[in-house]
Amino acid sequence: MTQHSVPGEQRPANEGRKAAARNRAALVAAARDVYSEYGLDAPLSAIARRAGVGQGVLYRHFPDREAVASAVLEENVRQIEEAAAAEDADLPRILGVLTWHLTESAAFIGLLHADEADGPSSVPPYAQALSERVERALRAHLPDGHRLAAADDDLMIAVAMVSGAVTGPTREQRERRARAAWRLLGAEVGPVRPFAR
Amino acid sequence: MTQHSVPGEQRPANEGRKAAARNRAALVAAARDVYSEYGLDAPLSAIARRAGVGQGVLYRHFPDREAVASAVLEENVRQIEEAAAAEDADLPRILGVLTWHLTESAAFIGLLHADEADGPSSVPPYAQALSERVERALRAHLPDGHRLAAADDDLMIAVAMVSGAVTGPTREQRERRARAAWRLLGAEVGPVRPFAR
Amino acid sequence: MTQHSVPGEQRPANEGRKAAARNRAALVAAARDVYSEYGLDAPLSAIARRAGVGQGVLYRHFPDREAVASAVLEENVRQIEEAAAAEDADLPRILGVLTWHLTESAAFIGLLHADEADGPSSVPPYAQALSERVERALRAHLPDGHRLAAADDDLMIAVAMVSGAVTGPTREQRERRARAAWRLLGAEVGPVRPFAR
Amino acid sequence: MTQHSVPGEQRPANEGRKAAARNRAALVAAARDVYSEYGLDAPLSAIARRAGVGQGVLYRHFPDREAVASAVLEENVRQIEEAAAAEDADLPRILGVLTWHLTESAAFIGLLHADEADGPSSVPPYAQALSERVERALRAHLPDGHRLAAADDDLMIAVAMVSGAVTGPTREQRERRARAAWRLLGAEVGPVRPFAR
DNA sequence: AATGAATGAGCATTCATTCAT
DNA sequence: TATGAATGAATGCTCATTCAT
Repeated sequence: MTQHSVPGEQRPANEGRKAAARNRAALVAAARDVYSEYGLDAPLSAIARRAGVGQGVLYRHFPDREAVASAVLEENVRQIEEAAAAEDADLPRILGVLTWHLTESAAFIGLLHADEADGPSSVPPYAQALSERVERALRAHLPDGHRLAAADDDLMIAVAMVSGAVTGPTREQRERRARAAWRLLGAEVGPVRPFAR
Repeated sequence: MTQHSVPGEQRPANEGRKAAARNRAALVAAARDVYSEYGLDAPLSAIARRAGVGQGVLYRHFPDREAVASAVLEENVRQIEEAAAAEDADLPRILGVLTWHLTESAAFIGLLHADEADGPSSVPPYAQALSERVERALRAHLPDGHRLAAADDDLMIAVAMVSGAVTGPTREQRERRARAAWRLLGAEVGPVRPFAR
Repeated sequence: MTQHSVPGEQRPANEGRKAAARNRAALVAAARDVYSEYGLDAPLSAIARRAGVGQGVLYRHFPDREAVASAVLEENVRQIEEAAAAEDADLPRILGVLTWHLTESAAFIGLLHADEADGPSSVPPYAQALSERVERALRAHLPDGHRLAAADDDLMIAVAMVSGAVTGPTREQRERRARAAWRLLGAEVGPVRPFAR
Repeated sequence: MTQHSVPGEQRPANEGRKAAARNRAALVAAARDVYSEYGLDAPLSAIARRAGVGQGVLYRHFPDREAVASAVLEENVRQIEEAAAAEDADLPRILGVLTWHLTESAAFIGLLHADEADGPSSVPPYAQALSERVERALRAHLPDGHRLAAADDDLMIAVAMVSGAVTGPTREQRERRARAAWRLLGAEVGPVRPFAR
């Protein structure tokens, strides 16, 4: 039994290959939105719909569910790396950017305690890699005697801890709780905001 | 065509009142197992199957998915309350029990950052109530000058933070990370174990 | 994102567990029909629809596509075995029954050159098993000096050959071609008809 | 927002008339490969990819799935015709070439019992035509008293029969079975190989 | 009170076909 | 003329929930 498409039917415009890059971006943006509304388990179809594209487009750009999440997180992680690479970078400033993304992006929170709730399905590899990039960015600016430099794991455990504290319906509340968390850890946090070069 | 009952058919005995309580307990135990194997999204049918009962029984006892999770958590929370009510209760000991449940039960972790990952679907009411019971149990033993007594929220934010740190495939690793988290918070933790009266 | 069903909606009658056996039979019958209309690749959903049941029912009774085909073929093969077990069984009579099923059931034809068209995906195991049952039934009545007893494979190669010849839009034509095929093989065929007890 | 062509973009050269023929040939070759790997239901996109061309090119050359198969078969049939037209042509030699194609090409096997498995969707017209060309080629060399000359249909029924017997994962096994089939039909077969002028 | 079959909506995924570039 | 992205229907499969027995 084959697939058909009724030839007479109207078919929405094919915007040609220029749309490709636009669509990819739209998908990532849509995914970000949808994730923050429905969580990381959101249906892929919802993402495609929100992006205003067919489902096939999503699959063309991202082979699987992880690739979508990965693309979304990639942007967050990159900002943190950029913050770390900035002229005036110091740990508080970078933590500010990190915290911004924690308060902003459900997906990014998920990255840090990477879906441990979903069964002992050891963290997916893409999350591992992204997480390591975050760690490198932070560690490069971690002063030697810093509280979070005591044990090897401490830094990323602290980040996970803060991400655990970031709950609540509004961004404001999430930021407040994140700040409280860093305070409890004795770490200074700069302004909580996205990194703009 | 008249439908008469086929005499040969096996029909499981109706074991009456007693069975009801036994079944409920079996379901809760099964849910705990299944949650820790498959995460909180495990199919309800898997829980019923593991409990050795029909799906209808699950629905008789629990109106919905949340009620099942809630029942599982209820037991965890009760142990913490019991630990707090014990003769020799003090904060470290209670934190030890709390931490035990954090390392043991995926559902319980979920309780604290109550599915925040699943969208800002403001914490479900049952989680709210359970969370407050945990808070009361801890606060009753929180010395006045304690680090975590500074701001009102600090106590439960700290708990959320620790729960955020509890990741990893083995219970041992989860416990190690939980201990590291409490250490970073400057809080003393007693032996990590379930409460046995 | 969860599954819902709008509670107010009408829901078709649940006919209870008596329907189970009826449904299984309906599915097998529907599968037989659908296979002969659309071939072995027919959508499972078409089979469920034709049987008048939900798709879930199909999956309850048959774990996968092969199980459905296997169930359909099972009946054909059983008839052949019964024909072989009959009082007055002899090779021509059994070949008659075999031929009946070849002319009747697209699925059964598929069994013999088991989807070889679908890539060198060596015959699925269920087909193997069923095919062997056919072989045993025939061989039990194969006289020693018979043309098809020369080499070991000859018998089943002959069956495959006949199945290759069975083409055409009407059963009559298929039967005519099958008879011609057996004639070319020098094998005698009894009346072409289903086996009735 | 005006859309101008991005200068940096690579744009595959339009190679004009010559490329067209080359592409068509590449597509047919690719289709042959892909068919033998995945069967006749292989995705058209796989064929285009294997041929190293865009999907549009495939559609330019072949209006539909059948046209592709038909083109592949066309080559097989032509070889048989050429074998029949050869100086030293005789039935065994031609059957050898025919058998070669039967053992080599899933598509070609499909031709003879032309997708009968896919429902009594009476053989597609293109298959009909190709099949008749095969018949003519054979019949031209069928001696008058030959076994397969008895009834009008016998010749092509025999071919269908052999094609039914051609199963198995390796070409060697398929050839062995084909030879056994011809032997059972009492027909002599020459060397099984492609026709090279 | 328990069983477990049935329902059917929902989501993932594939692929034929069109069409802007 | 070629490319390859986009479309979206079709299909497989899963599971929450209901309900006859």
